[in-house]
Amino acid sequence: MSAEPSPRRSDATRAAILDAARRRFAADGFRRATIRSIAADAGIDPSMVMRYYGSKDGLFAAAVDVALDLPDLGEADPATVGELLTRQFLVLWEQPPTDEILLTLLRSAVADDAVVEKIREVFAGQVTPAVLRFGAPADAPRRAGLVVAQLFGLALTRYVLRLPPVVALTPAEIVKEIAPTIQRYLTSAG
Amino acid sequence: MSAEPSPRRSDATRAAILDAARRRFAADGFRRATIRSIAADAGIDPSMVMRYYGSKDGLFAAAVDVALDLPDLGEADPATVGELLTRQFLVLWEQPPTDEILLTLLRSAVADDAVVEKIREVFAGQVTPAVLRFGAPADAPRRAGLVVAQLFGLALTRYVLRLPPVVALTPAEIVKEIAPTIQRYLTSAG
DNA sequence: CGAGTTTGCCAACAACTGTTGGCATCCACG
DNA sequence: CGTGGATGCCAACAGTTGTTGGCAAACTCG
Repeated sequence: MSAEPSPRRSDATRAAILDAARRRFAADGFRRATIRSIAADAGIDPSMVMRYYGSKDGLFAAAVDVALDLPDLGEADPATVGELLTRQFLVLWEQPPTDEILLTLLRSAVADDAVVEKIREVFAGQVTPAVLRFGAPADAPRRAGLVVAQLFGLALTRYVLRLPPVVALTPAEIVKEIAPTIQRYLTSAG
Repeated sequence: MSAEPSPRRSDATRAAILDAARRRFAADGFRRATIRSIAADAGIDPSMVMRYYGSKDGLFAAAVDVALDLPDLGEADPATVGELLTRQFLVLWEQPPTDEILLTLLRSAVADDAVVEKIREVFAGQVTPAVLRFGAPADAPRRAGLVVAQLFGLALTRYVLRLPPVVALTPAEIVKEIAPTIQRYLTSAG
């Protein structure tokens, strides 16, 4: 994608800023994560953040701009797609680099309408189409909504609120309990 | 509860502040809702907020301080308790005054550790005990966690993110789809 | 070696935040 | 009537925020 093969001398600084920004945004959310704290974590001056990313909004966009492509469910076995989806959801939320990015998006969503809009776009553009073929097409948005409600609730209670019993669940337990629910929502009739 | 029958002349102002605060906190979250904006909505000076509520934290505590008593499930029919719980959850989230308060708590939770702690307290103090008698007592926290994950996910997608398909669901549809899930979580074995 | 660009830091600005003190005004009560 | 407290507004403070401009050092390339 990059048509410019010129490695700048400041690439290390750029990367350090982006790395610190992802951590701070994930830990504190958009508003509490200050440019000064991010710069301090990266070990550079706050003005460098402005020079390389233009503004705090630009930095946030860069920190969140990754290919959040959901797994392709196109060839999945309709009988076990609920389990597959649950497992891959856990992987996304518990492995770098998507774990911090997803946490950032969810934490920032409640305070920033722009982030809410981004989540709606991912929902309409990726989730609903992926659900399309497991039931009546006209019913896909409703089924996708139910699936997302269950999975986002898991993410909210496990990774944001950190309710102890939900944190204590092992991935295997989560799959055992929640995958059947996802399976039912995915294939339920209207 | 009030042992002081002395109606102050400023009661109307106090109520106006509290009302505006609940709306602002629900709409903007704790940090974006400023004392100045709340005072402007209430049509008074910002310093009045400080005089009557001490600080922004005091105002928030007052705005959120209502009897958030969950419905007593003690005498519910174990076979239909999932439906009962789902219905009452919808009532709490869609009727004044608890609707704005719950939205405030959820929106503020992701940015304020103190609010997260309050949610954990309600969870441990009210939700887990209510779930206790529908299965093995030692297993109650796990079942309560699963129930809350599903219900909070519904609240998050419907009232915060406002995903169109989830917003479009009628209460009857929600009960039909989600109550069986709640019922299963409530009574599932470890 | 030497001119020009890049990289980085320092200091400062303007806006906004929660918060405070002082000073009018109004009401209740003697 | 008139005194004292309650009520309200104005102005200001101190801290933090995102953001900007200028200047020194380092590097690149002729």
